[in-house]
Order: sequence, then structure tokens, then C-alpha cells
Amino acid sequence: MYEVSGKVGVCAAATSPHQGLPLGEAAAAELFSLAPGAGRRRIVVAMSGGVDSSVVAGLAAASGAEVIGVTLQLYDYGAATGRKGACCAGDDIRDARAVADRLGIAHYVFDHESRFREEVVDRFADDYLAGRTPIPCIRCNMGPKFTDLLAMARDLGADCLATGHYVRRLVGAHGPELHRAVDPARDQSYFLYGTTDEQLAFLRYPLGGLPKRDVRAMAAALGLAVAAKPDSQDICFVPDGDYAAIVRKVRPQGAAPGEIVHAATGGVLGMHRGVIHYTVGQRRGLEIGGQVEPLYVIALDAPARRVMVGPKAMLAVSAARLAETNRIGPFPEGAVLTAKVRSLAKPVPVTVDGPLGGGAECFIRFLQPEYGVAPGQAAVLYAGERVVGGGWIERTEPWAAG
RNA sequence: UGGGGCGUCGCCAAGCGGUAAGGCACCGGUUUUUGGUACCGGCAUUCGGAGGUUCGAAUCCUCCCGCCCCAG
Repeated sequence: MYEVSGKVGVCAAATSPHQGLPLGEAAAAELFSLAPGAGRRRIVVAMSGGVDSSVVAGLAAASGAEVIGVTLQLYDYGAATGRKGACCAGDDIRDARAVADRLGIAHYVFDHESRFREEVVDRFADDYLAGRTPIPCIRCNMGPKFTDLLAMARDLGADCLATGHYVRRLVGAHGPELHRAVDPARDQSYFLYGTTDEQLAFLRYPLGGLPKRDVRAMAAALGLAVAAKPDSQDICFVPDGDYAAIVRKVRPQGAAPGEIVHAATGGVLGMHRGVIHYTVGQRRGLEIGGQVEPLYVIALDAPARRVMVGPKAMLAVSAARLAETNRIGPFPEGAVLTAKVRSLAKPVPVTVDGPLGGGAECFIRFLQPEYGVAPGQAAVLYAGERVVGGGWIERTEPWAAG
């Protein structure tokens, strides 16, 4: 089931690498918000093999706690070997182990391939087949990372589970709250809106208050080989950015061609290579020239295998219906809320219609037209810097002309 | 084969004697732990073909080729 390297319980001694860190034991411990006293703490760190989670492991070790690094093996080992900037397979697992060895902490690797394939990869493909645009990273966070890994951490008797996400956990009057990272360029709160209150109580995000530069510097100070490793990007299980190839591999029927239809006139403008290659708001790749203004994908009609296109104005959306919503902490009645409907976008003002949280459905209404809102993506709600929750975008309503 | 119109980058399209606008598409880059978006940059030594006039033509003339429309 799992293998172990290093020795549980053997930890920082006088020669520990974390002596190079610019902060002491107390300061490091504070990053994990663990109450002092009550004996020695045990921290489980989710280690992906990247710089960030490696530094978290280093900080955990520096805090004086007993640290156990855990890495999930999520997908095919061989296929991903040699891939740069990914996480959770092959070289990355070796990197995580090397870091654990360097830090003198225990390190477990759990084989999670089948679970990951079902919950994340298959679902990813099915969504594309249905004309939706999935975010596997959020599914992964909701399942393997924060459900399964968290359960393991509890089984291991940990006091908390720490990850390298750039997001802040602040304790407010009503308990732990999730907040955007201090470094806006690094903020990953969009991917974590599905975190439940119960999970948040047990989770720690020590990097949320730090700029990336400092994290890399700490990695170097710790003497970690991953200090200069490139940031991960793209979808981790997509080898070369060609996500469609993965979808075709898992669901070959996704390559069925169809018509490209003008959403306003109904005229057929051309043919496409399969609905899985397109997403609402997409401009490039349609290969339709001779137009006065650019054409964007307005909607996907998966059953009819049609890609509906039109000018940018047709992309304007006034509201979105959210499904499977989650709420973190109390709903801030009366507060101005903003929503992010894709990871890169500044939050825009919205009003919320209906109950948020507990898997319920609700509507968000944009005060200004929002463009490129795609079903399958997540809408994440903020009250200032605080993440209030969010849900999956099920359907959108066009912005009424005039 | 009587009359008229037209052939300029993959598509649309300016130019009408002075040395090839622009848009769309496409390609590259930047940004970015999803897909996209956005932004920046690139993209016809050549104007259906062949001659001719001219210091100089995509622009004028001739012929040819190919489309389209109206008559038949």
C-alpha cells in the first residue's frame, strides 16, 4: 500500500538544514497555528515534489514538530517521466523523497492512481464530452487531496495537514476563514473554494503570507535541490499541454467532427474536429476567416456536436446558476460580494440569489456584463479578501441587449 | 460564345500611374498551477497569365485563362 523512507520520529538536530532559515522555531511554529504546550506536535505535509510544498516541509521541521511528508502518486508513472513543471508523479515523487531525506523527515508515498483516474481524469474527459470546461485541479483538491489525504493525516495521528498552497487561513470570530494570499499574483484561492469548514479546521497553509521569492530563497537556504525547479503549470496529468489528446485517449468518441454554426444567423460557417477542443469564450482555433470582427465560441451543443459561434457581444452574460455550492464560514449578509469565474480575472461585483453552501444551487448576478463564462468552470465568491465559497457553473444567462 | 461585371496574402477587402491599407484566420512571444481571454510581435518584392506604353503600372493598352450576371 505504501512505502516508507526516512524514520518517523527522527527529526531536527543541531545540524539540521533548517538552521539556514531566516526564522526561528517559534516563528516557524506560528505559521502552523498550533497551540503551544500539550507535548510534541505532529504535522503531515502534502508534498508534491515542488518548491512550495518542500519549503512547507522545511518550515514544519523547523517548528520543532514531528513531520511526516506524504506524496500521492496520482497518475501513470512512465508517461509523465521527464515532464517538467508537473506534480505528483515520477521525478516529482523522487524529488519529494530527496527533500524528505535532506530534511530528515519521514516520507510516505501513497498509490492513488485508480482513485485519481476515476474522480479526476475520467470526470475531466466526461465534462469535455458534455460540452463543459472542467477544472481538474479543483476536483483533485476536493477529492484526493483534501478528502483522502486529510483522512490519512488523521489516521497518522497528525495535529494538522499542511500544504504549499498560496492562500491564508485566518481565525475569525466564527472560526477559521479562508483568505486570498498576500501575493495577489500567486493567490490560489480560486482552486480551494470547495474546502469545507471541517477540512479547514485541520488544514494549514503556511505560505499564504509570503511572496514566492521568499519561498524560493528559503528552499535555497534549506539546501533543497528543488529550489530552482520551475513552477508547475498546465494540468498535471497532461504531458505536453495537449489536453484533447488525453480526452481522446480516455473517451475516443470525443473526436467526432461537427458543424460550426453562427449563433445569431444559424448559418453553418465550417466544420470542427470535435467539440472537446472548444470552450465558451474561445477565439483561436476556429479557423474561420473573412470576418469583420473576431468570432468566439458562444456555446457548445454536445448532443448535436455543434459549436455555436458569434461576435464578442454575444458572450456577455448577466447571471450564472451554480451547482454543488460550498460555503466557508458564515455568509456575510449585507456585504458587497465579488466573484471570480476563472482563475485569471479580477473578481467582479455580484449579488447572490439563493442559498450558498451544503451542495445547494444558487444564482449569481453580475452587475456588469461578464464575458467568457463557461459551464464547468467554477465561480468563487469573495467578501473582500475572504473566500465565502463558490460552486460549479451550470448554466449562464445572456446579458439582455439594451 | 451577344451584352455587362470581376479576378490584390488562406478568407474579406482598400488602392484606380509613383513604387501593395486594414480586418479575419494563422504563427510566435508575454501573462498564467484549468480551458480560454487579453496584450505584443510576425505574416503579399507582389497584385490571374503573357506581352506592350511609360523614368515609373496592381493601376493605361493588347491578347489569353478563369469566374459571375443578363440575354439566349
